[in-house]
Amino acid sequence: MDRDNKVSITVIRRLPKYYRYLGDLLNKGINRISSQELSKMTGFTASQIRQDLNNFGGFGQQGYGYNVEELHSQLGKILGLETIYRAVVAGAGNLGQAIANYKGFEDAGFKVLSLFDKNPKVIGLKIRDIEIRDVDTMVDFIKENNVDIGIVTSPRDSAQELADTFIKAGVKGIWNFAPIDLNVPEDMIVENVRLNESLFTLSYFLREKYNK
Amino acid sequence: MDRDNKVSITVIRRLPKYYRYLGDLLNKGINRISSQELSKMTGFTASQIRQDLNNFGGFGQQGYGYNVEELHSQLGKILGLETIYRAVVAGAGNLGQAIANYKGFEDAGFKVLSLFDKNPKVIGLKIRDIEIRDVDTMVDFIKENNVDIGIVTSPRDSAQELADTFIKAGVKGIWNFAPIDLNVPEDMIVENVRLNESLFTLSYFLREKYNK
DNA sequence: TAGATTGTTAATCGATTAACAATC
DNA sequence: TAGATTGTTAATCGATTAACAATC
Repeated sequence: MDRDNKVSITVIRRLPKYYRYLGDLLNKGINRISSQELSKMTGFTASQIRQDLNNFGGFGQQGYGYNVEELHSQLGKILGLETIYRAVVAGAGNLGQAIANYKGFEDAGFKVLSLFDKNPKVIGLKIRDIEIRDVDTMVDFIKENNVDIGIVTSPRDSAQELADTFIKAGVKGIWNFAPIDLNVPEDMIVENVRLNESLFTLSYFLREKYNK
Repeated sequence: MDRDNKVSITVIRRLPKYYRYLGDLLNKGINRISSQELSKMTGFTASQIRQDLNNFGGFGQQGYGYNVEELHSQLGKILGLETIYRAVVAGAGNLGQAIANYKGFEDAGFKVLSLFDKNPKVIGLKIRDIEIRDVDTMVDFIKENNVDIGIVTSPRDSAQELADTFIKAGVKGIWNFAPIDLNVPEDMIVENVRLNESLFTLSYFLREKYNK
């Protein structure tokens, strides 16, 4: 079990998939699942699933399997989905606006309080009911509103500067969409979304298959 | 070397990062780099970098290192960035529009020809100069325009149906943003962007650090 | 040539899979 | 109880790192 030993990142990144499939089962009214059945659904081996879950505790029952509702709820806790995190978006371009509207936020317990931009043309506009504010007011806003998360959707050139601002203002983590490795203090939590790398990977496999 | 043996996906996913840093060096006018220097920049070990590159050929020179321009260009070829791929976006919501406007496309050699939606309110509108068309016309459009790539930015519920349509129309690959495991023929190339899983992972580390 | 750095083999490490005793 | 399936240890596999001969 060893609840306190670091769980490997490869395990962590499988948890959301378990959580998603358990949610589906819950919606279907299924309340019991075995590692073998989960294996068929997720494509991971039953052995790996049992290993993964046992990093966090023994959620199953010999001879029975796992209770869907229980396991779903436990994974939700482990993933921190019960806590509400307060976020702001730096960069109110297309991506920033899409992110601000992103429905998946609620499921993960995130709440976008504001967008920030330096372009006077968009400052003052609202995305749904989220206001776009002047980036110069961002530090104060973050401090006054206890913002936990900064989201970087700016172009590459301004990403580091925005991250610095976030850090100065005291955020706990950064969700970064800019194609750059942000320079941050060691203990800062950064999660990157690498759209360009994903696209390059797609391109690699296309070339491999079709343009030998 | 073994240019024909399958290169592991973990290696492939590091290539874009090499490519990016080499591009930076190129812009700075630096024309020589050692695996050790690349290691400092990327955070991968020098040994790993040499191993990775040698999956595709011996690009370096003993005692010298790598020629930046040469290596950059070789990686570009390996990643298929020289080929122009024609893409369409299914789902003209915020994310679809953001994707259609995404500058990174050009770098990866992708061109978005059209967006498709079923909502009559958006059909006919243009994002920059890319028209939003009725999703019912998508198959014909793909066939007539030799579209290579379908991009799924729809909500989860319609994602599988759109993927099926893409496949029927004959695309070579799918870039999927919907939080679902698409059911596709074995040889179909699918690259997923899992925004929700990324967010869950961020949430996990926040909880781990702050809400023990 | 001497120094530097690759390409590549060998050693290590970590992650996945297999196996099975424990137990519901 | 008998059957099923977990939790967990052991075996295997693959990926990373170390080492060094080759060579520019």
